[in-house]
Amino acid sequence: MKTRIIEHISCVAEKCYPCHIRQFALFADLQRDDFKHLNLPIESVELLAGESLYQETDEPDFVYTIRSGLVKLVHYLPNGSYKITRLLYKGDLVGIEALSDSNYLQNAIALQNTAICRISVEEIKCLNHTSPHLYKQLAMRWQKIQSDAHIWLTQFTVGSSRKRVANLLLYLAENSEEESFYLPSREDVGALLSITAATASRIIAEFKRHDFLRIKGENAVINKAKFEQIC
Amino acid sequence: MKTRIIEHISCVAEKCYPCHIRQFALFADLQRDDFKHLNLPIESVELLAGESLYQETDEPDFVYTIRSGLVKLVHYLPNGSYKITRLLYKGDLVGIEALSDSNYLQNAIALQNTAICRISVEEIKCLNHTSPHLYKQLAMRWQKIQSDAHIWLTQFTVGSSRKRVANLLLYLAENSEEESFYLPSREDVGALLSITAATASRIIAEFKRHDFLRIKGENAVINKAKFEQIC
DNA sequence: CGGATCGTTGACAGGTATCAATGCTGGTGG
DNA sequence: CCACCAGCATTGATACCTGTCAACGATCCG
Repeated sequence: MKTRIIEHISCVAEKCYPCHIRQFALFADLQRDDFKHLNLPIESVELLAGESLYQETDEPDFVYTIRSGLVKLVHYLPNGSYKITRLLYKGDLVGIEALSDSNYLQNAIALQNTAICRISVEEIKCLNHTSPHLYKQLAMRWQKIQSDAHIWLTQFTVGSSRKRVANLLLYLAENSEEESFYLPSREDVGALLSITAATASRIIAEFKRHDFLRIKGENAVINKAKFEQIC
Repeated sequence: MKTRIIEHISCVAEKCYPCHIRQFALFADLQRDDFKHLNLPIESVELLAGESLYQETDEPDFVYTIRSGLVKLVHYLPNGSYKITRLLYKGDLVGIEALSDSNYLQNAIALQNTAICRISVEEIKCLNHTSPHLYKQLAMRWQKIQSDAHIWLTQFTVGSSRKRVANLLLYLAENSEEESFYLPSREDVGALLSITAATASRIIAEFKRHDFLRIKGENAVINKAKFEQIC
């Protein structure tokens, strides 16, 4: 992990409390006073596209809140290929299993340049003792994981490759704040949907030819109506 | 939901505290005193194989702890087929999303005759205020859901049908307390693995012919070594 | 015994993986 | 500035796998 610590947010009350994404983040419900209980610094990390945030084998000492960017959770398979089991967006909490004394279940890798806050697991555990406000947010995070898993299992593993790709594109479009969204590499699309990169490429190319989809560099725009029809 | 209330466990301290599966269950960490805070009755429910515990559309007012038996979580697809997104065993908590004010994500259906404790969501929320012991158990449940989802996505959606069936049989064997385990119908195997019942049947029949697998009624025994080799 | 339900199996068509060749693009160094 | 290269996307040919549809068999139950 080439973690570059950009900034030590040691005076947390000053940095976290007014943070513009705090409303989406783990500390959303904390009051100003709660921040006084924070002892360990929260550290700001920036990853370039392709860089790893943590690996399965790392000590599970931190959880991470995404401030901006996009992260994939990757599981490597015995045959050398890999499966992407989740995508994490702004406000999402990465590595939450570390709070249950579990090892990380997957490898976390940035898909785009990504800004992240690194929070010590010890710190969260302490906060949980002194302040009840965290529990609600944590429960919401767990709930989100369950509901994401539900989407993955019901949208991305069922039906023909064509339908799965269509479902994925709709998901990506709906999770983007802008009209256009980041379109993963064909290999990553394959790893998301349990199909091969060649099949993913064929299907996406077909969508382009039909003009259901327009690609500019790494970004894409879709005709949502057409895709809802396909699904 | 043909819920037959077998027994109202209103004197909870008498029934839950000495329960032989409490160590696996939601109230594992509660002390004798904590039970005094319980107001609403906990109700015992028994389902026959095939009966529904709840549907997606039911009001999410209860969570359920499985005392014995086996439950599937089912998501119905637009084309009339369905997908099984989790299996729940003794000690598992069903419908946990109700605690986050979410609707039930799936339909819960008994695969075998199943004994269940029905617990009011209101009750849990009250307990969470008065006693801190529940949080740890709840966090463990959420963690289990995440780890189950991880298994589903990495073992049951990847690779050839043959490998997926092998992975599923190993999973079923490892989650059984006995040598033999409940083998779902071919249609359910298909719904677990996103394959058709015909394909599931072919593969299971082949395993039988090779004597990797022996079936007696609804139960099966496998040669684990052979299956680990296949996976 | 008859009927319903589920499992098994065959034939075939269609979808997807595999392997490989070609095209495209962005970055690097001369 | 351009040529080259590396990495990725696209596409074709082919074989294999899986879905589909249907027939038949086994089992259970009334």
